[in-house]
Amino acid sequence: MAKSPSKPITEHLAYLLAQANREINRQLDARFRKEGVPVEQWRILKVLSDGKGHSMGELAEAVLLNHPTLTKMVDRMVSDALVYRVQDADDRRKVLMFSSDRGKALAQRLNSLALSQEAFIAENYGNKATADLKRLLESLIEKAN
Amino acid sequence: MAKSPSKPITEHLAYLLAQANREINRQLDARFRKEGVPVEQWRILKVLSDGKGHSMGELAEAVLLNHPTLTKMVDRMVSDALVYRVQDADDRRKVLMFSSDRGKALAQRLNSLALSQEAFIAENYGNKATADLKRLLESLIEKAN
DNA sequence: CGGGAATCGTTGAATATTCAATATTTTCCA
DNA sequence: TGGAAAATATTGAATATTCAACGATTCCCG
Repeated sequence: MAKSPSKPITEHLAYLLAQANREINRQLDARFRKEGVPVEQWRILKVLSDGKGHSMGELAEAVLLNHPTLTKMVDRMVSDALVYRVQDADDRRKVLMFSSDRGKALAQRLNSLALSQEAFIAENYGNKATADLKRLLESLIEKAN
Repeated sequence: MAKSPSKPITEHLAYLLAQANREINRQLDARFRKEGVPVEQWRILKVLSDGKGHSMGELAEAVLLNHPTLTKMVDRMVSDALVYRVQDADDRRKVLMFSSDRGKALAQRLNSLALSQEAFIAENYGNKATADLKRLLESLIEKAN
């Protein structure tokens, strides 16, 4: 009796997610190339664009980075004068992050690029498919927590 | 006139994909913990489980890793006697990768863990939603190439 | 109140990934 | 055929990420 072939990797949800994520991220990175900014920094600037201070913990969660990774990325962004730290007066363990004017300006340029990517996807992939996919992903994320 | 708030990051497809991927990958990693093997090595072992030799190029594409990253991961796996290299006789620029018996045995254990994750997801998230999501991801990946 | 436990962020060392350059082999065409 | 160009994989240096440990602050409860 022949050995049963195992389910191909391309049928695993985990693999499909990784593949789709990699591809979309690459395309976004390509668009960001001219600004020389990695996708993670766009996320950070975007989250900070509400003008409110966000603690490192909040931010790490929101931008999908581990604490130490975020700390070091923020160090670089501080060097580039995109963001700055303020100690939280109410809880001095915390550090509140803010976006500088330079950071806000960059965020706007990156937002344009990201929106143009979204438009491109919606066009080539279809509005309905895009909306359905987003909805399913949101629901998966919610269930997975 | 108030500054128009930009579209929240949680509504970007790129972000939703990154978030879902991160979450699902974490859960899979947690299951693999007891074998002490990262998800990428599962992918490699799985692709090699057809018994045919796969070149590094093919493999890199299939397992979603850059060439140099794959080379170094394979180095580790060779040290662990999970895979081995054979120079391709037909094209001596190429290296063909094979899984060892040890690698095959590990692959089977990892497959079980991965399948059990799939089952868990299908159960909590719904069979239809899971199938729909996979279909949409496949189609996105296809379009994005 | 006092002090142990929990929370928050950072650091340094270990590990992993990436970029550019390289070596080898094959392909192609002048 | 000969030799330039392309394809394949690896290497080393630079960079980035992760893990475990730490320091500082706050919380909680006896």
